[in-house]
Amino acid sequence: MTTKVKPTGSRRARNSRGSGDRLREEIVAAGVRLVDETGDPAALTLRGVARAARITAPSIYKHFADLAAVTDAVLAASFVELHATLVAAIARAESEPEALLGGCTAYVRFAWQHRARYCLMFAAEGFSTDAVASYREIETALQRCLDAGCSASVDPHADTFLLWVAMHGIATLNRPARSDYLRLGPIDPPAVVLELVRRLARLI
Amino acid sequence: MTTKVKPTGSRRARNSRGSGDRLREEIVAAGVRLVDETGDPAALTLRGVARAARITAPSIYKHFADLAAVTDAVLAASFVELHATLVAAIARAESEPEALLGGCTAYVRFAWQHRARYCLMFAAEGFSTDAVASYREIETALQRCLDAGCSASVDPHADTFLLWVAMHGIATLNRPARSDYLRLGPIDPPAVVLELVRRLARLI
DNA sequence: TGTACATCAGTGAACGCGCGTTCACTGATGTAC
DNA sequence: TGTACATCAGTGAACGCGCGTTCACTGATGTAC
Repeated sequence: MTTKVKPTGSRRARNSRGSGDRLREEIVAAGVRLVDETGDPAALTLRGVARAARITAPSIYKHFADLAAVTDAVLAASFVELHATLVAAIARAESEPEALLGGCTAYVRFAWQHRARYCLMFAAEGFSTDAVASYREIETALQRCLDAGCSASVDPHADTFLLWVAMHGIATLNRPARSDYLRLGPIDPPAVVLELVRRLARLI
Repeated sequence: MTTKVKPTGSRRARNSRGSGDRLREEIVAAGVRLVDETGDPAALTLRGVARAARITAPSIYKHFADLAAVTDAVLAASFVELHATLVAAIARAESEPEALLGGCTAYVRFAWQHRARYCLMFAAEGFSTDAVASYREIETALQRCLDAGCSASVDPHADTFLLWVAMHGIATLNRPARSDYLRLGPIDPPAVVLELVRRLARLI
């Protein structure tokens, strides 16, 4: 990130009349990109987003009330993205346990690939309403394992919570490269997820 | 936090000659207090710490090279505190499983009581060297359960990691008050920790 | 025991920066005639 | 088909703020004589 404050000359093409929503979407996308690329949740500033969208800062006020509104929109989009990833992974699976496992793996992969954004998503209000949809997917997947006779869970509600908590733990685990301190080999996320799902969902 | 920028009149008593380390410790303590009280990791600014220590900002430079050095000192002190809490809880226990459980509970309680500080501790470099000592305590406690015949673990190294990851998940879980969205009762941390320890340490 | 003085813990003013937000504006775009 | 004009997407300059850091300084404290 060079500190090229004004991208004069290389300005984006102006939107035509009536298509006012386009810039709105571009601003959200720029915010997402900004957090992903810098890897720093604190990089999500109004001026930073404006730069990333190749726009001046005041332009944003035509589309959002203030910085908080931009942040909310970025987080909402991120929750939608996470949920879509999860649903797609579950849909790809060919058995109930595979669906649960695939969903959990996809969840953790999303968090690791967009670490800063994931942190931002769960930093503010913790378990927001937007996160619940994804939580439900996992709950349903576990319930289906149970129905299919692949799980020995006696309390799927509680077990979903345990499982989600554990996945949130891997998700927020930073710099796994340092794991050599722990005298473990390099951490293999899929293997860890597999083992957690097995034990916490009581897979058979 | 009122924005009383200059606490004129109510200035702290000046340290006597030779006792230069005293202010150093006061600065670190002020940093710890500041993060705990605001609940915001971003509140740990040089000027903020100076205000909390009832000192002017430049005074800090007599004791620390820069803000990063202050932050490092605050984190180091926090890791020492976490470790002491953990060790004390383990020492209080009367059996091996109780020691493991007590240690894990103490860990999570520390994180919940000092949420912002815990986030700061594990945000920067993830699993820092300072965290390893605490990790080792848990590993030893699990190994002792195994030696005492209270655990069926076949890979205590790996199981310690799973357990730690899950605890880190509860630790970084914010605003559990919102858990009603999940159709769970209010989250009872000790109960959750108990269940995680049971399953991940394979307690008998 | 009394005074002069060096030491050094901490101060106060100032700097340049990026931030969020405001305001009056500009100028391409689509429409009315 | 050609021109005048209202619309409105986006600009540029400015504001006050808190930040990290610098620098020359002040004045209580302990020591030397």
